[in-house]
Amino acid sequence: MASRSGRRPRLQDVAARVGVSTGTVSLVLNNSAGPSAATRERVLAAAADLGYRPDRTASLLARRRSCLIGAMLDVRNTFHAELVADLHDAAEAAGYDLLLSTITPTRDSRRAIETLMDSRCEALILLGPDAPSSRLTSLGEQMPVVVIGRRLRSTSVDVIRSADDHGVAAAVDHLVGLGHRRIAYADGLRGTIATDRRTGYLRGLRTHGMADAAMVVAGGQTELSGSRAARELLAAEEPPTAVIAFNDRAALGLLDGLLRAGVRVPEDLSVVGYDDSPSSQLPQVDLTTVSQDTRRQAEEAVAAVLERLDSGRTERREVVLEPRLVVRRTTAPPRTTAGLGLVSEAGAESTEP
Amino acid sequence: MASRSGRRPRLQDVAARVGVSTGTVSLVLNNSAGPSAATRERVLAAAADLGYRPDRTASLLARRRSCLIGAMLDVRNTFHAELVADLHDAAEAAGYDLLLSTITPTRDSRRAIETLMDSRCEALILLGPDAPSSRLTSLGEQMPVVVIGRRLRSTSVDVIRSADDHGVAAAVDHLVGLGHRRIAYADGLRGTIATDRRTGYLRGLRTHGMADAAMVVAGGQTELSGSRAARELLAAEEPPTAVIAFNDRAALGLLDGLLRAGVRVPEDLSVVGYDDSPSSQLPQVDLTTVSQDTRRQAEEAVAAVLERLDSGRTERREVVLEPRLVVRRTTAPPRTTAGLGLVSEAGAESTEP
DNA sequence: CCGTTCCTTTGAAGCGCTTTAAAGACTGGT
DNA sequence: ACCAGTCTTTAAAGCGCTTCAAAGGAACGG
Repeated sequence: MASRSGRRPRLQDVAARVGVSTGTVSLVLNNSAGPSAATRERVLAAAADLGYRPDRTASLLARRRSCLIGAMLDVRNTFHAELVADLHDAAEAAGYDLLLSTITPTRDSRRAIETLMDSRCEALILLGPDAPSSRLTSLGEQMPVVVIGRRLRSTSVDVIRSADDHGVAAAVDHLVGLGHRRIAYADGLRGTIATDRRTGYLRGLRTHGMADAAMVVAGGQTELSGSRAARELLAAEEPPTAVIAFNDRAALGLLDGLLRAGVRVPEDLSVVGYDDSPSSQLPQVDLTTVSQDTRRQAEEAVAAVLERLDSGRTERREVVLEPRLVVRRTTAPPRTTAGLGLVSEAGAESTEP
Repeated sequence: MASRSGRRPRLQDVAARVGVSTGTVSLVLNNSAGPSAATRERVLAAAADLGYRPDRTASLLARRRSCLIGAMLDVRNTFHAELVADLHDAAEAAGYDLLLSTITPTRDSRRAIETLMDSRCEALILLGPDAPSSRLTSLGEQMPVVVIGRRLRSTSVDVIRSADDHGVAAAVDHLVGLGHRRIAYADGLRGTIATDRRTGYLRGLRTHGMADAAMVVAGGQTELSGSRAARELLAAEEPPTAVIAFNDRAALGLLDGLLRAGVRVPEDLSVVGYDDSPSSQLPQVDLTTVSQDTRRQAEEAVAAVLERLDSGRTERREVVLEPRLVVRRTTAPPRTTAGLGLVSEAGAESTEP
């Protein structure tokens, strides 16, 4: 029970109390070879007694290494939140600590990264950084850098991402398998991720010889964009029987918009999201979506860092994880009679790939 | 343009390049009085040239102060995310940096706080900490601690929170004003916050002489709990004409459940949430809710810290902000004829506990 | 030309901890 | 009793930066 409410105890204090040198105490506390069992015990007791906690700042400085991995995220992004939790676990299991730095509307990635570097992080894990690839590359030349979730052409930065195109293509397969022939896609606007997913959609259709049926509506990455897309879909001359949204948030907005317009899901229209976010798992939402397996991504990211740091890997590495379609209750075969119930007819039944 | 891809440049390096001592460089870089304009310029140029960045670890150690404020949050809580963004702004404006530490399912608040302390934070801002008040109090005796969002009896910890009871009471006032007489409340289970809001509900009713009409249904803090509550409400013998949910997430679940059951909001039933979260602001949701003003809370929290740190305040302080009702489109006068209009049928689906 | 003042700049002492060469303390063999 | 060989413990040199007393110079009045 510490209590000497003055300053916090220092190495010096516990050394004095035991009657040994600070060096000995340090060795004991770090579990290094040397000190005898007896000394160990006394030191440990004294440290506990004083409530001693090493000053990380000082030990980082003295130690060659900081054992700190910096993670840049957008704290308002729920997907990042999930990932960070997993990163923590993975990093800790490897004996590293995670230092967080978020971007905010008034704090860009440059600033967030600087904070991390100034704190002596040995490596950086960047979640969906918006920085230009050239900057990331030069960063990667200074220290190990892993980018999660974004495709990136770079000679120095490791990338962990999932095959977004495959994910969407899988969704297309699933829908086609159910009998859908008019499948729309609510786009995610700019960004490499959006490009990949759109590509997956188009490629998926092509696989089934349905390239002509492509129907891409403007979208975005938030609920709002989803509800806008809903309006556009409902207004279409020949509405689709299924729609794939850029991500779950957009899908949620889409669902909301449809529901309010009296369209039933999945009876009238099937909806697929992307991310398998917590809200897509709600029983009332129960959205068919594509899971990115954050846990695995986090582990791969930490592994990539460790390989560079501890095993001296230097060549670049890219891990592309295969996303997994999670079928829930927002997808079903199209109604044989009509699309939205207000369309002539659908390309109905059968034809499995 | 640094490039000497060896180690990062140190104070020593820029000093050598300019031909002055490290002391001088340090003074210049910290904008301290002393160095002449000419020297300043040369040092600055050299530093920029070398791409020098001070090693924060070292300077924290050397400096008396760290100018670091630690913030503990739950990274998966969107409300916290909002707050953190604002805290960043407020802290930076005051010349402090914010160090983040999150709790996760496998990382409790004790651990999160230790990380912060080990990093020499001068003060702690804890977002809705679950730690027992006694532990927080003893923490508060060691260093300035501000708790945001949670009521707390403590002799040492500052508290910034909003008057949750008033918030809910205001919602009741609003509904009563619209003509509602049967107003339900979907509870938030355990916790001081939940207690406060429930109290506000009951007190609000009492104010209008409607204490007898209290109708509290089991709830929770997530969408899922909201949808459960929806079921319970629909099954009630005499369904309410309005319902207030513990928070926006629960309200969203509630809305979803109601919508799916064919209940129209606000025509058949008015719904009020709490938090004014981003999703409540979506045009398609447009939820009447209670705003907590995160920006203001963040500013007050940082101000409280500064007062202790820089102005030597020692007596405890509690700031209770008045929440603000944000009326949107999920509330309207009750239909004069009946409650849910389809009670008979809805009630058919058994009564779930 | 010298003593003062006022500016600048520097040297050196830390900040609290790690690390390693070397000193001490023992053990046992001869 | 002496020396090699083992264990323990310590002293001291940093880690990179801040800080401040004190030194060095320039400027100026007498």
